[in-house]
Amino acid sequence: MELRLYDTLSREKRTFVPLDANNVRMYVCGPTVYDFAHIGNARPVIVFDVLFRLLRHLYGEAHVKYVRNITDVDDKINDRAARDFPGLPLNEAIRKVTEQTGKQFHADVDALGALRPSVEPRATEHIGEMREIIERLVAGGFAYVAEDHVLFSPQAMNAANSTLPRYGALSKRSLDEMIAGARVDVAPYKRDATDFVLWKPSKPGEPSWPSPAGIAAPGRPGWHVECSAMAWKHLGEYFDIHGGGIDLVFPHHENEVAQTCCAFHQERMANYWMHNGFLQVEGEKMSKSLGNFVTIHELLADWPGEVLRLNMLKTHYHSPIDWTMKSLEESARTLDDWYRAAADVEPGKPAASVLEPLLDDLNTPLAIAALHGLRGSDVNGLAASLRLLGFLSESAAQWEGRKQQASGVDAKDVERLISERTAARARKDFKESDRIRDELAAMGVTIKDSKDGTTWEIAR
RNA sequence: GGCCACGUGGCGGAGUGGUUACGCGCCGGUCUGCAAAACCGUUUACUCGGGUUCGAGUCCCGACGUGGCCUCCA
Repeated sequence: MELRLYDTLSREKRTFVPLDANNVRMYVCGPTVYDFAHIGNARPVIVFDVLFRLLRHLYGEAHVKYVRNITDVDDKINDRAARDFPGLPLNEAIRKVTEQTGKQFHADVDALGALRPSVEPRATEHIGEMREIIERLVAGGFAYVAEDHVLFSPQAMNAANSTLPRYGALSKRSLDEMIAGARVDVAPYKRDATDFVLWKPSKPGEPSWPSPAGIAAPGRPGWHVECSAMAWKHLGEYFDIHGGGIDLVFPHHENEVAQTCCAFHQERMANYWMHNGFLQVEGEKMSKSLGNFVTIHELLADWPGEVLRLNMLKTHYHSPIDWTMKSLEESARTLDDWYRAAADVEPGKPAASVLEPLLDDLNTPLAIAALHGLRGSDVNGLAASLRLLGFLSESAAQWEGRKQQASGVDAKDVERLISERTAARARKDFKESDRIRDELAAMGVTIKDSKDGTTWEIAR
């Protein structure tokens, strides 16, 4: 069985061959910790968690290294800190914001059934690596100092006439197009409009570190170099898979490639570039101004994390997804059924019918179709396959109990009403038994009569 | 304006040249005092217009629609 992955750089599905099968390496861009993560942020977390699990299944748990960074130095964090903790010194306020938000992020993604990555590096703990990359780039003639900034020059990279990749290869843009399409005013200290920042001076009170490249004033890193540095530290100069949202292809990933390849004289940074598609909410772009900004935290108040997870995986990771209530309800019903059927059975082996679509560029919708097939034929295989995909973390009773708890229904009341109804039915007082059934329905309780008696559950 | 994706039945959503996707819903059946739940069965599609081909949802061209990105940062 071989794994095939779609690679954004070559624009084709290719057989995955690890550089070292004993150490399969994947990097995914993680959150900037300044606010609650929204449901769009959950998509890469879930998609690459499935890939992580699949790689562990194929190569062994000890042989896969997954790195997802936490960006904890950023203007948005500074703004947030100043707003939320106006009485505190900025650096202290920033620490509060990043600690609080990072903690919340972990709570959210744990609930989504995502395994913790092997390493979760923080940008602020890798300033030394960033400085080193910047020094190398300046020494190599790929970057220059201007007004206490360090800027990377894509023009210099493309003029280097070596084995380096062409700047723009990943996002399929030429430098000419970028210049023509630029809508933003170009800072005066840039030599070319396409140059981007590696290091910039900090404003008074902002987080700052000693600057590289002989700059006297303290400064802080640009965003792109953070990921190059963290990937380098934990995965090396060249590794297997780099993932993230499709919005990151340009400029973020294009710039990462440029920095890493020029700093280490590599032809490539990662062998496979994977990007998940965007997410809309109820047919509209998610934005704070439209008022449809949905956080993972809010959704988790109404739905188990696994429902969000299933709902996300119903669509192929590369396609756009429209996040709707209706779809969530459907996902919840499906999981209810799977929990009843498979949560308490002895897991067998993950079914080939599920693995094969996953191996074909993570075709989770087709894998889910196969799960429906197993539901009727092989519940042990269903149980194992669902676990492989990160489901069934609870027992059937816990799953049902969670619904009861959320509904606020007292099981004792329900049991009492059911026995009253059973008595009414026994004396053929159907008017009374139907009244009780209606009363239970109004409480959100569904009655299930069978030859062995009456059971009940919370309706979705 | 430039570059790049996507457009399948009531809904979600696979499928890249010739066979049933699958799930939800609807409808029908079994069961039931009647229902519900459960189980069984049925139904509907490929944005539009050209082209290639014996044959296209699947390849090519164009149009329309939706979305992403366009460099100090999601």
